[in-house]
Amino acid sequence: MKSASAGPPTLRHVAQASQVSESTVSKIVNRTKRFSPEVERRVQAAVAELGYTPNPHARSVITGRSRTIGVVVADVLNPHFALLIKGVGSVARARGYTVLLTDSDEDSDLEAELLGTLIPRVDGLIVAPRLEAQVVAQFARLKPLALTARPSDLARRQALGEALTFGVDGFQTGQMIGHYLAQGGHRHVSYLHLAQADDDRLRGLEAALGGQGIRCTVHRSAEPSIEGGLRAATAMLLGEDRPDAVVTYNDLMALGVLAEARKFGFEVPRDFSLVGVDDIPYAALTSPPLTTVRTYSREIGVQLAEALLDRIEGVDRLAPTPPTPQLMVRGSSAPRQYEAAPVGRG
Amino acid sequence: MKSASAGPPTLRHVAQASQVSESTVSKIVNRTKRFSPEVERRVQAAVAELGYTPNPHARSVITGRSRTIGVVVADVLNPHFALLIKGVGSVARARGYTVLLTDSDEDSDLEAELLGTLIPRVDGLIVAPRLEAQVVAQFARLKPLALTARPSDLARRQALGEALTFGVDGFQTGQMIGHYLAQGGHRHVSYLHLAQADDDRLRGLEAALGGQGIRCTVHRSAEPSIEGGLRAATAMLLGEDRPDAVVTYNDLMALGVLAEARKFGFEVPRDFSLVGVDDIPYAALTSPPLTTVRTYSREIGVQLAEALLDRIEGVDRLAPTPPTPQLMVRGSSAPRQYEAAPVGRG
DNA sequence: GTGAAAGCGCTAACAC
DNA sequence: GTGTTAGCGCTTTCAC
Repeated sequence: MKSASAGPPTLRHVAQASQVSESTVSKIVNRTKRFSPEVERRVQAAVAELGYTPNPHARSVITGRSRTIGVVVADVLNPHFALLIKGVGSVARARGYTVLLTDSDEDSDLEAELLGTLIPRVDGLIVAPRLEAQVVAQFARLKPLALTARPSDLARRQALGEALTFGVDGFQTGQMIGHYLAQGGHRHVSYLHLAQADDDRLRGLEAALGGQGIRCTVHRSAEPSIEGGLRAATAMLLGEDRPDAVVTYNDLMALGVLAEARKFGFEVPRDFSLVGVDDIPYAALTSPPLTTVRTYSREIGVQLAEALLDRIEGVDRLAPTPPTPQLMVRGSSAPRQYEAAPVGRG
Repeated sequence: MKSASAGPPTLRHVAQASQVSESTVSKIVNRTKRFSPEVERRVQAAVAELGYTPNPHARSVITGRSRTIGVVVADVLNPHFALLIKGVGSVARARGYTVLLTDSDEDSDLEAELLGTLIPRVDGLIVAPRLEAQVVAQFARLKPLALTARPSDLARRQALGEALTFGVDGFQTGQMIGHYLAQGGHRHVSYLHLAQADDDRLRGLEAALGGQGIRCTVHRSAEPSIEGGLRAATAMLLGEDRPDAVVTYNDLMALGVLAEARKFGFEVPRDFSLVGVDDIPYAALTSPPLTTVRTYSREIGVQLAEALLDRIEGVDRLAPTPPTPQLMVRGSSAPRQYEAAPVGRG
């Protein structure tokens, strides 16, 4: 029974209750040293009795570590990030860490602000950055950072300095989509790009299409969301020279395009093929179900967290191989048949 | 320029660099006292020069507060919770707090564990609880708690002890759906209930249907997710005596039911009306778009956070009125016309 | 205005 | 095995 003292019980209270020194209690609580059964019993009893919990802040002041990692994503509402968070969380919990999560709302300035407030509180950070590489690199000098980006381009990777980077290859992702569309006889692809994002996907797509002489029109949006897709759809679909394939930076945008296209009276994939990226859970449930590239969001989160915690704890493990993106062909895309005579189906 | 000392700069370093005492620096940094312009300038300069950031842990040890609030949700992947988180985050940031977020994966034991680890680190907690009221009440005695639940039932509300509770009224939500379906001439409603959840919605639904002599069959699932809906669909739709309306605990489950129903060859709303709860962003994008009840997830997050921070800071503000749930009638539901003669439309 | 001194709750050397 | 001592980085009386 705790007497009418202010605040929660401290080490001192446990020490007094069990008639030992504070350091003894500390060592028992932290299992950092063994004591006689008698003493251990008494201390454990007092801990239970008082409901003692160590003050993690006090501990951090001394050790300089907080057993906390920060996560900064652009939008928790995006299932890609939500899955990443879940991956990070499961690893963190298993290894005894707490997660400090923040949502930058797709705003770079806010992202920088959040990084600033998180850094003094955490042992390391996992970031899906919208900030430029140089700025991120500055933060990477203060605390270990693990980034989801995986720039194919060496210069940019070096700009990130000491930060770990890990993620599905963007160039490869774009390339897969390009090859697939080329093979399907498409002649004009519109890509809905995320304004502040890496150009990896775009370059991969263009590389694959360019060789085949297929046109690629690029549209930009600042919002990698359903709304972004909705808003961009008009420009993409209602201009003259309509594309026969639309590729979007991510699935959310694709869902937006799909909804808006339906409103305009288009039918997918009859009027154009639609391809997203991420394979969020909703992608398989639309009608038609969305063709997309699986980016293994959860796995990326797991591997980022493992790598970050390894670095924090000084464990020298081999860097894991990132998953290979996988094209999920579904109903929203179909081959074009421009010169085929109108012979029924197939 | 910081010399080759270990770790980040501390108050002491700033004090030395600016030739004043530590306490002076502390007071200037915290704006807790004013000094001569000359001294203030010197200190500010040193702070900038060294890149000093206060150590929040050290501060917490003394003040007993961390300017951090914890959030525990069952599943970040559920847009309802993601929106709630966003609401909480925006308020927290505006008021100078950091958010410690965790995902209990719909697991009560894990939820309890997470609460235990968060409590010593935060000034208060926002919880969307799956745990029983009594257990939650225990935690509420340690730190201020704000809960999303809003049990209509007084006994349960009292069981929650000192915790703030705030959310859209479950009974009312169920009732609205019941009235709507009754009015549409439905005769047999199946409700897909979340096993460990409050019965408020169910009771509201039954209250509205019972009066009209409409049958209500209850199915239970432990997963308030797309998968939960997929899995429950078979039992709900393939038994004899098929319902002419399906209501689900939330929209995710409804999406699952919709997808599975399509696979079975059902057509919605021709074969049955489908109604969800939450109005997640995807609800309006399915085909047919989902009829649902808007629960104002983001607003709830905002108001919970405001209320919690008010309590933490001892501000005595009036408790806000929770939003009224709103029925969003869309294409997935339609009136039944059992005895009407086959006279075209309308 | 400014500073000295004490101490928050805890860990880490080092005695014994 | 157990205790003593010092001190992490900071805030907070209370003097001057």
